[in-house]
Amino acid sequence: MAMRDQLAEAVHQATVAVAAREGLDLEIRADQVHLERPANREHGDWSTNIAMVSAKKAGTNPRALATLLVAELEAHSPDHVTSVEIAGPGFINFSLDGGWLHDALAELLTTGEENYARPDVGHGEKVMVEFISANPTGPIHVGNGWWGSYGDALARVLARAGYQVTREYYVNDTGGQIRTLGLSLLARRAGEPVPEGGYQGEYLASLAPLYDGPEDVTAAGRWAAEHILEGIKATLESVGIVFDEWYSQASIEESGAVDETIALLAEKGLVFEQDGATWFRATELGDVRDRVLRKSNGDATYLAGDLAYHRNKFLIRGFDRVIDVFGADHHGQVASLMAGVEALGVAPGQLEVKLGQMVSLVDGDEAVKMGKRAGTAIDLDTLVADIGPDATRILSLMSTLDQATTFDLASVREQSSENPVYYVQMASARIGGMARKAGEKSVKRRELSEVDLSLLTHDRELELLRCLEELPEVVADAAIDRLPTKITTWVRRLAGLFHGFYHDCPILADEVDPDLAQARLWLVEATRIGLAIGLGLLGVSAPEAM
RNA sequence: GCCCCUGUAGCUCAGCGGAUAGAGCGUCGCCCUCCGGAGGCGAAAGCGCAGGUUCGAGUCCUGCCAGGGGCACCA
Repeated sequence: MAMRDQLAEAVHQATVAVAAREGLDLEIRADQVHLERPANREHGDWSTNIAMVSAKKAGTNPRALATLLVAELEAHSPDHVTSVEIAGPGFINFSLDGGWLHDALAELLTTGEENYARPDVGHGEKVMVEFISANPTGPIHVGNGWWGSYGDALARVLARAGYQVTREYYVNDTGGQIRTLGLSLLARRAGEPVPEGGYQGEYLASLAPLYDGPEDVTAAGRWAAEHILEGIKATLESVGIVFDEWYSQASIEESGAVDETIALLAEKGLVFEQDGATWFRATELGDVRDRVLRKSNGDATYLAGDLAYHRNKFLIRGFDRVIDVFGADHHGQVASLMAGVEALGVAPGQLEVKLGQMVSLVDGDEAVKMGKRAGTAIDLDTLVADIGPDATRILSLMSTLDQATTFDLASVREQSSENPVYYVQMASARIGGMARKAGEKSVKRRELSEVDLSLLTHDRELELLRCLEELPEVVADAAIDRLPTKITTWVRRLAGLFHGFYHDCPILADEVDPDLAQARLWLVEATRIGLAIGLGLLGVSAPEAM
């Protein structure tokens, strides 16, 4: 059992015993016991605030309650606990001997890369993460890459945390924009100027001569969209983003699902006709205005298709939960989507919408404007060619989705050695280098059962162990909070601790005690596993050499 | 005007309601007969403002100020 759980159980037992003996109101479940690792080592290895949060209800004061609990805990403390003390306003601090960390190390090593840090917080819940879903009217830009990294890493984290995950890209391959795309393509093919409001991008110019279909704007548009989508797919694969499904909007419309969805809303009295259009009474469900579902020209609106699509996700395909990742520029559609989905009978909360704030780039002193509207968006392809896929992924996962970020291309490119990705990958490469060196020296790891891990007592070793021991909880927190960024933070911390260990704790040097070297070799292996898991969740490679 | 996000070190960003707020870059000092110095050690430097909730607030709530994004029969 994990140390945290052992301590939580012990604290729980202590509250039960004290409550019974003193007649205090102290009802609390073991999984409600809050335990944390104090930042300051003088406060012990673990700490609980239970006396402070329970004192008022129990009709006593924190320190008095803590005193009772500590007496109980001293009599019945888990293995490795060396002292239980009251500190500050009523914290109960546990100090442990190093054995708990050696146990944790053995646990990690026997569990292995495949199975370590797989906290089951999802309980097999079927969740879809829909992300990117950029219109196939042009190459995807850096913002898409940023939000895409988020969606992909979130999917990886959720999968590791016990969710059954599907990654989906919704392809907007229908409607007016496809006709516009077709119009632009045909104009390009005929050597005519692209009409106003059309797509001016160079990618269409190179695509146009390849089109040998009819002079039909829809046919031409679909053809172009398909080709552009292939490019998008290739770009995404280059940064390790792969989808389970590419779901076609046209297929939704052609299936009649849009009409069915509108009919369903109509049954609930939420649809009306006005000015030749069909409207959704979204204001009934908290939206700021009513919304058009079918335009007066007969086309379904994006919203109508999106509602049919979400009905399909929840009610047809049976996802328990859907997480949509959009750019902040799509904020305006969230309220009506939420209203519509609720009207279709999906419980609020089953649909989560994550909005990625804008990403801006600077190149040295020069600002690089983003956004399709400005027409100066940087293609993701261009960025990846510039700084590489690993740097792209880790940079995009260093800040949270909510934070509008700016980053300097020049600092990543020209001073590439200063790039954070190298700091982390250097740790991985050093481990690889050490393995090669060990091979040269014919040093082999002995069986774990024959190695004395308790020889690991150096501060550098213990700090590294503490970090590795936290990974399962970090994965759980990242999944629950939908914050893959927490993995990035952890990986960087692990890399930093490894560099310190590497600096101060030689293994293959001549004067090192062979038994200690063996224990250290296993600690290195554990670090390798931790890095592999962490970087794997981020979609960043863990190179054995650089 | 309304809605969403953000304001933490000179810059770019982390930070589970906990006890002395972290990292990278930049600045200033150290450490290479040592398994990869793309490293390590140290220094200076910070929570926009004002209230509130709480035993405890960078974190939660309200207001203000500032920045970004959104308010279509476009997607």
